[in-house]
Amino acid sequence: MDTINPNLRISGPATATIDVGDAHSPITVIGNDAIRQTFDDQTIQQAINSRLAPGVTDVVLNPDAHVGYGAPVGCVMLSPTHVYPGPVGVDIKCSMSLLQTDIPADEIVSQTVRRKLIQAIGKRVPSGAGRGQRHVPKSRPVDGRLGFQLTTEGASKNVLKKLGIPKAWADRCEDWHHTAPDGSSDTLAARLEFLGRNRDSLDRLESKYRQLGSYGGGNHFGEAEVVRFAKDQASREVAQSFGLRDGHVAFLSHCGSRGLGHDLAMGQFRSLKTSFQKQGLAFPAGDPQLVYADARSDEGRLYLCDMAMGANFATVNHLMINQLVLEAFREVFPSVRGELVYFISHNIVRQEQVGQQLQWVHRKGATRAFPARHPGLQRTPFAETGHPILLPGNPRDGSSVMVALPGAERSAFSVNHGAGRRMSRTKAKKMLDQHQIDTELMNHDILSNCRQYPRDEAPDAYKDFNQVLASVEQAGLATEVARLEAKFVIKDGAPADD
DNA sequence: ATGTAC
Repeated sequence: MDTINPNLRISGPATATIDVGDAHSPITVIGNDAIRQTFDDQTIQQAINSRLAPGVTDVVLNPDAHVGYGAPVGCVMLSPTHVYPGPVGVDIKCSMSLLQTDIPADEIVSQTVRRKLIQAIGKRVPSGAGRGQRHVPKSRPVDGRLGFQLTTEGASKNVLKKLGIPKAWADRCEDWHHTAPDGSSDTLAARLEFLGRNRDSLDRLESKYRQLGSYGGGNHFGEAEVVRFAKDQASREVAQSFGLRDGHVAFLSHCGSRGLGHDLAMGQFRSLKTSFQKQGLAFPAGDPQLVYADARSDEGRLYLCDMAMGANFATVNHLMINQLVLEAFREVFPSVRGELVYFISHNIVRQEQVGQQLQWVHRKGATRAFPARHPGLQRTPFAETGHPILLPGNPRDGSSVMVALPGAERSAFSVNHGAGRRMSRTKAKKMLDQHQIDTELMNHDILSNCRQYPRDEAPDAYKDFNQVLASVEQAGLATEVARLEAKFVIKDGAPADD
C-alpha cells in the first residue's frame, strides 16, 4: 500500500478520494504516487475534520497540503451556508503577484547589477515581522487617513492615485476591492471606526497602516525571475496574451495583509471562540481552530467585514510593493517599463457558483483556477484564456505560471498555491546544512539579500515542486505556460553586509 | 503568518 490512509482510493490520474461515511461525499485528493506519500496522518485528519464540520459539502486536498490552522494548508473547503475563519487563516489574502519588465535576461547576468537592484529594493521595501515604513529611507508614507481609506476601499482609483500606482493595475487583480456582505464600503468604514474607537486601538491600527509596501517574514519573498515560455505553441500564445515576455526579467512577490490582517483575524478567532463557549456549542472535532459562523448571522457578517478589510490592505500592499520594486528597477535601468501581469490570493473565502450551488469557497493555501469562458471571468482581460495562476516553487527549481483547464471543475476550480512544506521549521533548522544551502544557491547563480539563506525556507524544506506540478497536470486541472528562473531573492533574514 | 500568549 503506497499510502498511510486505508480509506484513500485512486479514482483517476493523480486523483484519489477519501471516504468519510455514506452521509457525505468523499474528500477529493489531488496527487500522484510520489505526492500521496507526503501527506502525514495529521494532515489527513484535518481534512477529515474539515469535511465533517457543520455546513461543509466538499473538501479538496491539493498536492502541496500539509498541517495548518484547523484545516490543512493546501485545501479547499466548500459550504453554501457557513464561513470558517480559521482556515482562511491569520494572513488574510496572502497572495502572489507578478510584474513583467522589458529588461532582457542578458542585462542582469552581471552580479554587480543584481546587487544594485537588491540594494535599491531594500531601500524601499522592508521585510520581516513588525517591519514597516520607518525601517527604510524611501518608503511611501501612509497617514491614518489614507490607511483608513485603503483598508475600506481597496485599490480604488483615488487610493491608487494617492499612492502613485498605475490605475490599470486594478484590472490585473483577482479582486481589486472587497466590501461588506451588503456590498458597501461604508459598512466597512463604520466597522473600522468602531475598531479604532480609543487611543490605543487607533494607534495600533495606524502602526499597521505604516506597514504598507512591506514583506513579512517566513515564506514571504520577492524574487527576480527570467521568464521561459513553455515549448508548445498554444501555451506560448496564452503566455503572450497574459503580457509575459519570454527571456525577459519579471518580479514575483509573495505577501499578505501583514500585521493588520493578523490582528483582524486573531480578533475574530477570539470573539467567535468566546461566543461558542458562552452558548455551550461544541467545536467541530473538538478543535477551536474550526470555529464557524452562519454567513448571514451577525457574527458571520462581522467576520466577512474584517476579512474584507484585511483583504483590501493585502491588495494595496501588493500593488504598493510592485510600484516600489518598479521604482527600484528604474534606479538601475532608468528607461525600464513594467506592467502587472496578475495578483491572486490563496488565503480567502469567496462566494462562487460551483456546479448548481452558490458556495462559500474557502481557499486555504489554494489558488483559484478559472478556465477560459468561466462566468467569473466575464469583463476581465482573461475571459477567453483563463486567468494566470502564479505558483511559487523554490529558487532552485523555479516557479510556474499555469492556466486552468475545464478539468479544474473537479477541484472546485482550484489548484495548489506552491510546493508545500515537507519539514516543519524546527526540523528544517535542525536537519538542513547552512553551508550546503548557500553553496547550492550560489552554484545556481541565485543571489539574495540575506547573508545566510533561512534554513527553514530552503528548497529542501519543501516538497518536490516538479512532482507537485506533475500532479496538477496529470489530474488535468491546469497546464504550464511559463517557467520562472530565479536570479535573486529578497527575504527576511540576516542581511548581506555589502 | 504575527513586535510569538487568555
